[in-house]
Amino acid sequence: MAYSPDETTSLSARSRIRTAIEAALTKAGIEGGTDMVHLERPANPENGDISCNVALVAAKKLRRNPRELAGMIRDALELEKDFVDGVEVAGPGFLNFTFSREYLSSQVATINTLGSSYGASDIGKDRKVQVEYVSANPTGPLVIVAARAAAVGSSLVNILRKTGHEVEAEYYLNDAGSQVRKLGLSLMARFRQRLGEDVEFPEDGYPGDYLVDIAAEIPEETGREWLGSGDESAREAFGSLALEKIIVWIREDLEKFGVHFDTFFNESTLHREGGEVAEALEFYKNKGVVYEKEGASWFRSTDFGDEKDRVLVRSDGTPTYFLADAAYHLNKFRRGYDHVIDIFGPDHHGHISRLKAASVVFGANEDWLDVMTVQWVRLIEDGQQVKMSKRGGVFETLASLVEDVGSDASKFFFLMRKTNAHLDFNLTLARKSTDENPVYYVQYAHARICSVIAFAADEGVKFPEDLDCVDKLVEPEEIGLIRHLVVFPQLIEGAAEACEPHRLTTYAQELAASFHRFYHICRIVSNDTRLSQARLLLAEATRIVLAETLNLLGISAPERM
RNA sequence: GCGCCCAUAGCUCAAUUGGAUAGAGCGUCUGGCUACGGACCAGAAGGUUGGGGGUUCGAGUCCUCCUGGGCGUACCA
Repeated sequence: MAYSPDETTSLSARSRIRTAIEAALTKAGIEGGTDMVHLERPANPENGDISCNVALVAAKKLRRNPRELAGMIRDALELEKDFVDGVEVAGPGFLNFTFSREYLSSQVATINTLGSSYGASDIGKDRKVQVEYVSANPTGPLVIVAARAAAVGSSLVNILRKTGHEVEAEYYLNDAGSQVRKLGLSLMARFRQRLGEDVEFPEDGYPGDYLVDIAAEIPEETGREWLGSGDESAREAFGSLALEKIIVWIREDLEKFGVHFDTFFNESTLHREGGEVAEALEFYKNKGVVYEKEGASWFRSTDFGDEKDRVLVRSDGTPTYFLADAAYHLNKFRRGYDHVIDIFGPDHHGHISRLKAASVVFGANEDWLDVMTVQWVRLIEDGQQVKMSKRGGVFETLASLVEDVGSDASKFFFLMRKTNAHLDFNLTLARKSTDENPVYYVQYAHARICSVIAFAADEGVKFPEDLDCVDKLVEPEEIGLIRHLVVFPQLIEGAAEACEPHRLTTYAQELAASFHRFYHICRIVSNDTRLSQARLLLAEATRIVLAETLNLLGISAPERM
């Protein structure tokens, strides 16, 4: 075998091809710079494993014939023979590289050697990144959009870690401000109703039943004591109790969903004496981006592309949500992240430009802060939209969804679509544990492999010490499957760079399909020991990649179903 | 009104950041198990990528206008 497993990931294959093309450009005297070189995987396998359009790009720049340039580059290329089978000039001037069968089969050995670290890279080396997501207001249980954000955010965190980033997952808890006030008033009303008093529920309060439940748990004596302590003090007491209870729910629900945060950041800490709220305001004033109008302090965010200026401090002296948020990002900035990714709900996309403006003022680069928006989810049951109304207190929660369809199916469905597009969540389909459900299709492939490996062991076929038997893998279904496996590292990099975890669900389905095809045509355990061992290694390599893909999505890879 | 997002097969979604013949699943139709999990596999039908212009070797992807939906447009969060 020409390649030892350690140095033959498909990434290094790509980088070697890249290097060779760059050298060939120089050798052939083609100018235009090496940043013209982009490698991609052709959609059609007939066009090889890796394709490069550099001749087309150069042709435009140099006003020359692309196919002619492609020919020149090909002639100047120096690549090891056993690595790629050949280089073809195709179509309008693509250079198509096809991996040799030896190279492909050697990758099966590589994957077996690397195990779950296959696909890992260091493109995020020395990059400290924060991902802030969910961050739903603690005024009630987490709802469906928050569940989607949780699925997306946690998967993104996994992917970034896989690519070598140092990542911190954070939840911003808005435990201060007017909503907590409303929450306190709402709970207070519920408690008084429980005592039989005929009180009107606050018009802008939180009407959900959960506050009735919390009110029911308050010892009557305690509650009466609070009510007797004066309006303001009572509101605070009820408010902080509600907050405390709800935050516990939120944390429990997220845990049950299998979503973990490194940090829960309390907004209230920003408002403390000497906190970032006061500091940020001072900072902005010194920068000259604040002005006074009608008794309030305004941030000149229009200078930074926002559509209008924003209030920082109201005329009654209280800071706005925006000032707190700006202060929060000042805090993040000081923590030294190279990159901060905020995942916002659909109702917050208006904040993006002003928050970016706020960040730039305290010295962040334009691209320091990235804001992704997670769009709405519609729940569809039997073809009908499930009606939800937070205001009316009727809504599907993350907890009830997990209870209903399970966290694996929920996450998979949330991660099937691009995050900034609306999503129709088919509850009826997600509930099914049949072949119609894509989650089961993928998990089934994993379970099937585990079962075959166990069967093989019973039949006396074990994993070989010497991995050279992989050169027995020559059937089209075998090669097709390997081609899918080899793409994995590049897929992960792409998903990390584009912040698009949904690419993995598509991949998982394709890989599972490719395995099932192979399994159907190629008998794994047979009389031919070496062939059996080779196919066992291929099955195991597939299992490794499937398990890792599911793992990055936050979904379990069951050995039995 | 203005700003941002979305529109792709009957339905739900992809499409490698501008690439080659736009792909999967579900649904519909046809076929396939005496051996490793049939929760599977093979095949068929299904498209003017919402519409019109433009940019170039090349557009679902970029620019522009239009249509239809969502969100935002607070001294709420």
